[in-house]
Amino acid sequence: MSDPTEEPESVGTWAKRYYFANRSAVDAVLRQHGIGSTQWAVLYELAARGPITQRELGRALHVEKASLSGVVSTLVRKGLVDQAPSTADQRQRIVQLTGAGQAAWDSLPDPFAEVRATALAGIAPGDLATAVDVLRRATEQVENHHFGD
Amino acid sequence: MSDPTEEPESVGTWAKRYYFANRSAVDAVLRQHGIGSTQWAVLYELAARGPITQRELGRALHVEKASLSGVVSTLVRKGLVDQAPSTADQRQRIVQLTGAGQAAWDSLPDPFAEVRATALAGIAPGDLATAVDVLRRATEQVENHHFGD
DNA sequence: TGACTATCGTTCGGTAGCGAACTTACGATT
DNA sequence: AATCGTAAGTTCGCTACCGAACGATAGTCA
Repeated sequence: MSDPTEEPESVGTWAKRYYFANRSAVDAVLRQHGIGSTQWAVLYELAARGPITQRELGRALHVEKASLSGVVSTLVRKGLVDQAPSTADQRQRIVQLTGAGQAAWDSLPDPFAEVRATALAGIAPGDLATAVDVLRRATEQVENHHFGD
Repeated sequence: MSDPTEEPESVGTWAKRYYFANRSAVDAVLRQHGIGSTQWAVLYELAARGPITQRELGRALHVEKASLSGVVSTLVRKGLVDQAPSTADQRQRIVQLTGAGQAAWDSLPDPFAEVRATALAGIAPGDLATAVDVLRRATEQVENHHFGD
C-alpha cells in the first residue's frame, strides 16, 4: 500500500497505458504503409465527410490547430491531400483527398478496428459502457475546471 | 449511427481524451515551475525510491529507454538530477536527485493528485474499479498480441 | 468609413513518445 | 583467452501534441 514500488492503480495511469498500447499497435500496422495514426484519422475523416475546413477537421479529431497544421502539411507533401483557400472566407483552408489520396485510402486497412477487436475481446458490454461513462465524466470534469491560474 | 460526424464512443477514444485532458491540466500547473509531466514523474520516483538505474526507472514509469534518455538529460541539464556510471556494472547509469533536485522536489505540488481529485469527484468507487479493470484487461490483450508482423 | 476585435492558419520552441542502428560493457561458452 | 550473444544507454529521424506569438482576413459597431 505504501510501498513506493507499488503500481499506481488510478484510472489516469491505465488510460495512459491503454492509449499508448493502442497507438503502438496501430502504428505497427500503419508503419508498413508509411503513415502515422493521426494521418490515418485525417484520411478517414476526409473520406467520410468530403472537403472540409481545417478548423472543422481539428474539431472532429480533437486536435489543436497547431498540431493539425503539421499533420496536414505532411499529407500534402506526400501528395495524398490538397489544401486550398476557401473562396467564401480567405482565412480558411479547405482540405480534401487528392486522387492519389483516395486510391491510398481504398487500399488502407482500418487498424483501429483491428486493434479494438483484440483489446475488447471477452469484456462484458455493460462493463465497457461503464468504463466509457467514467472516462467521459472524468474528462468533462477536468476540461471544465481551469488549472494553473 | 451511420452519421460520419457522430462522435466515436469507443473506450480507446475516451482513454485518449482523458489522457490528454489530464496531461494538459497537469502541464498547466507544472509550467509555472518550468517542468514537464514526465520530468515530475522521474523526480517523484527518485524521491520515493532513491538512486536507481535508468533501466529500473524506465520499468517503473513504463517508458522506453530511448524516451527516458532525453528526459533524464533534460533534468541533468537543469541540475536537478545526477547521472553516474554504476561501479558494479559500467553499462548502467545510476540516476539520483541532486541537492537542488531535492529542494525543488520539496517545493513542488502533486498536480496529478490535484487533477485526479477534480476528475473523479462524484464517481462511484465501484464504477471506477470497473473502469480500471476494463482498461487493464484491454491493455494486456493488446500488449500480448503482435500486430504488424 | 474606420477602428476594434475575433478567427484561421502558420511558425517556433518545447515535451513526450517510438523504432532502429550504434557503442560499450558484461557473461557465457567453447 | 577469444568469441559470440545479450544488455544498457545514446543518438537519429520520425510522429504527435501543446502554448504563445504572429500575419492576414473577416466581422462589428460607433
